[in-house]
Amino acid sequence: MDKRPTINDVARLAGVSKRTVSRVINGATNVGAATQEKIQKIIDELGFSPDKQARGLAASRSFLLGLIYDNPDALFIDQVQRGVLSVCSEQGYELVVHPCHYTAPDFVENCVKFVKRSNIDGVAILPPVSESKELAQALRDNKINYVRMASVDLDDHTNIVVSDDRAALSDLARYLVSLGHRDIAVISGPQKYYSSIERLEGFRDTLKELGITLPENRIIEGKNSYESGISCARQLLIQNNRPGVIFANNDEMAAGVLKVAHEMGINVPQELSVAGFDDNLLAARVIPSLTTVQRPVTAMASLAAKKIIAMIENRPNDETEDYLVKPHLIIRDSTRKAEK
Amino acid sequence: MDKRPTINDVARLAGVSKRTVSRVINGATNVGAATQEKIQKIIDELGFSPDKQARGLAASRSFLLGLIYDNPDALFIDQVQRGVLSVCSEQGYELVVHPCHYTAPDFVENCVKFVKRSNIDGVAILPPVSESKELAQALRDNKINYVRMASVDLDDHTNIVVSDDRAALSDLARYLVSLGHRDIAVISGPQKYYSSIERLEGFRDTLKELGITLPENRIIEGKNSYESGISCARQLLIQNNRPGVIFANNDEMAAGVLKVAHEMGINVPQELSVAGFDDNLLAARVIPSLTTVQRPVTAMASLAAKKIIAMIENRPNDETEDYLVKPHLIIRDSTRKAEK
DNA sequence: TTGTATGCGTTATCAC
DNA sequence: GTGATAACGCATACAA
Repeated sequence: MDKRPTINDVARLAGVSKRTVSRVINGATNVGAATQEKIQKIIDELGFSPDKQARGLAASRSFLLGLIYDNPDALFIDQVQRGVLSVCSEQGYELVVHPCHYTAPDFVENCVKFVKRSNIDGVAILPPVSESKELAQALRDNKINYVRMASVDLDDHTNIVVSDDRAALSDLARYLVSLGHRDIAVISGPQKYYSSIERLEGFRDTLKELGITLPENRIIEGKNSYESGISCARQLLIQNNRPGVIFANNDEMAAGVLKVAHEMGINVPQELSVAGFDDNLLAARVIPSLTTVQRPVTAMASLAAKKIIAMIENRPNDETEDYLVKPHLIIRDSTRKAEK
Repeated sequence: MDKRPTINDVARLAGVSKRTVSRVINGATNVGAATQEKIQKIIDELGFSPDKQARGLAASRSFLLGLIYDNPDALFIDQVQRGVLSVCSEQGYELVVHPCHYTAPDFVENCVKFVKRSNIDGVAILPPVSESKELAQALRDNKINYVRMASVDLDDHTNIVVSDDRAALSDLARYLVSLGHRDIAVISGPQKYYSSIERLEGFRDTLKELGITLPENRIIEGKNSYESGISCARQLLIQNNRPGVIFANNDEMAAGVLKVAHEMGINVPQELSVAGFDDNLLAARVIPSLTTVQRPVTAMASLAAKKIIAMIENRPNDETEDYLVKPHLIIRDSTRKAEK
């Protein structure tokens, strides 16, 4: 690498002390307008930018943000990364990624070490890892700035961005009922996740409001994987009086439902409506394309980034009040009016 | 953050100078075995690890690796990230991501700045950005360590990992012909990409070896997107004598072909075989599941990481000779013996 | 409004 | 084989 200009070069050329240059760099208020301008000009000419390492060493900051996740949905991860970067890069931060294993025994320690070894200034945590109470506690204990992205309001609002899955599922329920459907089944997500519970309850409660009860045998707990979607769908569709609609907790499982329906010669959506969640890459591509729910991922991610940076620079929590985003229904070809 | 132990703490407790501790940390050879052991013990007890910022400032290194990409395939990106991390994290490096816009006028400068502003030690570049001659040149000019991941051997072998798409496509061609197919069509990728050219040529040349020529009207240039796959498929399938096989340059476009075939009532694979490339998330999920080509992404990524780290630590290029990986054919349900 | 001096935690240059 | 000591580039008490 070529030698970059340092703050000393700027100071020398400007005929001031580096302390003053430092003030300009950090947007100080108490610098004479003339001096200010002179220094800025030289900074521009030299193309000077402060060295992050040195800066960090002196101010004990790294200008690094971390992203912690253990999520099978690559599309979601990618969108979040871009969303976070869109705000953090223009603020001078970089993004360091850290996939982890939620189930590993040392996962909490692993994440804390990740932050410490690089002096990461703050982390964003994706679901489902974001649901870990232990991780959040460990981060607090270590005074590490963090923001969780989740489906439930399980932390202080400065530390979380919540996707209102419950409301979205309520919308979906209303939509399906409006199509005339009464016999509805669900392939839920693992009930150890809050997100799965939220979605199931949002769906079930709204149905109940509309006078429809979801019998227990119409609810099967899946594992959010394609394979799991397949086996759950088999259980639901092998019955004599099969349901008219299946809602699956995510698009992966919904794709599994489509697969099974195809195998069994059940026509979707004529004979069976199917809905998913995520608006995965799959959703628009499968045949028939999936009715699903889309989270405003980019909005969530940039909001999370803003919150983290606000914490780091402990600014007045301006927009920090903002924490709730609402997913919206996307209607495609896999749902249709009930027959008869 | 809590105060972490420093090298001074270790030195004091061990009753040696920090210079000696530094030697131990960096695996120096010229330290007495007893001293060595004593210091190591204290390091372990304290849970000491050297501060990356300070270390970087002194040694002008950051222990940061960069990942540069502009790729619509999130799954590929995710796999690469995990592959790179699997080797770099255990060597004490972190991964900083940098999505960019290949087509933006300042994209080269943008990438160089990215590296410089954080003193990134080296970067891995994903396709198709990796094909940029200008970027590679700029990195060399700035003495930045880099490794490209590509489908063509377009750089020194220390600076590239090549996926032998040509060979893989040759395999695919042989396979299709072995099924009895003679009337074959291609939706190629944009011919401005080497990867697209390699795949098309690998496919076409092998067909020619087998005595089959691919007429020009059986080749349509797509844009690698789902929508583009749809419009190209329409052009190919609307003809009276439609082909028996369509190979699409990637799975996205192949999914588009499936969509069109479905719309037109053409049965896949009974009436039309379809093959893609990537082994995308889609490939196994669509109906029928896609015959495709899988790149050994994790292997490519970790090899790339090893090469970069070797360059950074300018070690003898042990495994640096290694640069070629071969994708392999995955046969699923979208291809079948030709009817006649 | 501006400058001086010191420290951040590590590596590197010498000398011993 | 080991140890003072000076960088590295910047931020920040503390003065002026």
